Amino acid sequence: MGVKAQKAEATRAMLIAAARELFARDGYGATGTEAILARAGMTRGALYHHFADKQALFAAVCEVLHAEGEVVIEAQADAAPDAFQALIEGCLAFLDFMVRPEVRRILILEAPGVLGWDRWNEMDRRHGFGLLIAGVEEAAAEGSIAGDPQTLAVMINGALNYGVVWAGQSDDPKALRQLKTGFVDLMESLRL
Amino acid sequence: MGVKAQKAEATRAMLIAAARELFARDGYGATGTEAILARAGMTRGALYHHFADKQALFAAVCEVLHAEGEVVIEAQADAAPDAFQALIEGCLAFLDFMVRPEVRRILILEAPGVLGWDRWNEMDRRHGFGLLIAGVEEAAAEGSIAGDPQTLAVMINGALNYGVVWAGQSDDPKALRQLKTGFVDLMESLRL
DNA sequence: TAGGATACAGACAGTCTGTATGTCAAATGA
DNA sequence: TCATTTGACATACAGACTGTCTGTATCCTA
Repeated sequence: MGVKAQKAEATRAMLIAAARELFARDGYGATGTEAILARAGMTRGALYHHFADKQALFAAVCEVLHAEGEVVIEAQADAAPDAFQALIEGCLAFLDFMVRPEVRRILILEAPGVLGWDRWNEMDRRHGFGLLIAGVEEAAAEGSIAGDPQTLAVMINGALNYGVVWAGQSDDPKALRQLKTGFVDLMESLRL
Repeated sequence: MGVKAQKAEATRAMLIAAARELFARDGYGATGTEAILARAGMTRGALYHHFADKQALFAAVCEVLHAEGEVVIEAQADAAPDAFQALIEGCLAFLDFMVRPEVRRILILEAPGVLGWDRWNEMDRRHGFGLLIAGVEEAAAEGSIAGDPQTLAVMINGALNYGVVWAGQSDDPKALRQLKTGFVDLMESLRL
């Protein structure tokens, strides 16, 4: 990669980083592109050269966050002894990652409305939700749980997504711990 | 109520009805106030006389939808013989109500981002989620289920909200039925 | 090294939201 | 009943914001 492409990639990363902070702090609608550009130290030309529109920039931010989450989830799940434990550990890592205000707001609260369900779901399927489906299927193949893996994965994903926002927004500092134990209890009751 | 107040209430309802259709069809961001006003057959003065801003109009639409849902959920739950069955029936009614594209998009996909978590959660708590918490608590008091009712209600709410969007958006027409049976199975596995 | 392509700057136009002012009808009170 | 006030809505306008368009400098390539 030549020096020009490197600089271009750097500005692209700067734009994403600046947008990530402001979207997390003020929300998508209340964040003007001018504020992002000022923070990144460049002008409109750069933004619309690298991204089709403001929504595409938001999508790029989401991709970065998803990729970060995927790493920690896989790491924690892979350390488990069996598929059922891997499923639980992966979900707990998901909660730890998603509970951060920045991630919560962008990926769970804003993304569905900004990107629309189809794009949001497609993106989630390529990352955390995809891991979850695979995890449930493996636990089912192992014989640890029964029922349709797809449906079960959907319900678990919903419970985790909503639960982590609930826990993160709660003023009770031990809400996340309660959610985790509640989730583990729920999974244990599903165990065959 | 005088004739003037009646007319005012009628225009307010017209604005909400027009906004409801357009928000459901095009989304909050892509729906201009001018389009809403044209559909309702009035001008900006009416809108900003009755509502503080566009967000307040959206909130009013959400209140109407929530109120409609609450009615059918309570009706179906009250017909059940015990608290555990009432909880399940209420949730199934919730799914039937929420699966409609209009409700899905406005209340689940857009509302969290538009209103913010606090306002969204506060509203949900006054309607469907409030019923759910009460239902879980009664089932726990009855001795049908164990665990912290609050945490359990949070996870169920998340599973239902996400699940119903999944089912509704799916091209598989029997996705909703799969979700329902999956949910009932899940609840049965929690039964003491 | 000449020519083209890429990355970005800066100005501009269209659109949208919210406000401020004006107007008319209904309510109120003497 | 009539004057006055209040509420409901219309209309024009200002500010802000997004996306586009043209210009320019730098890098790559033949």
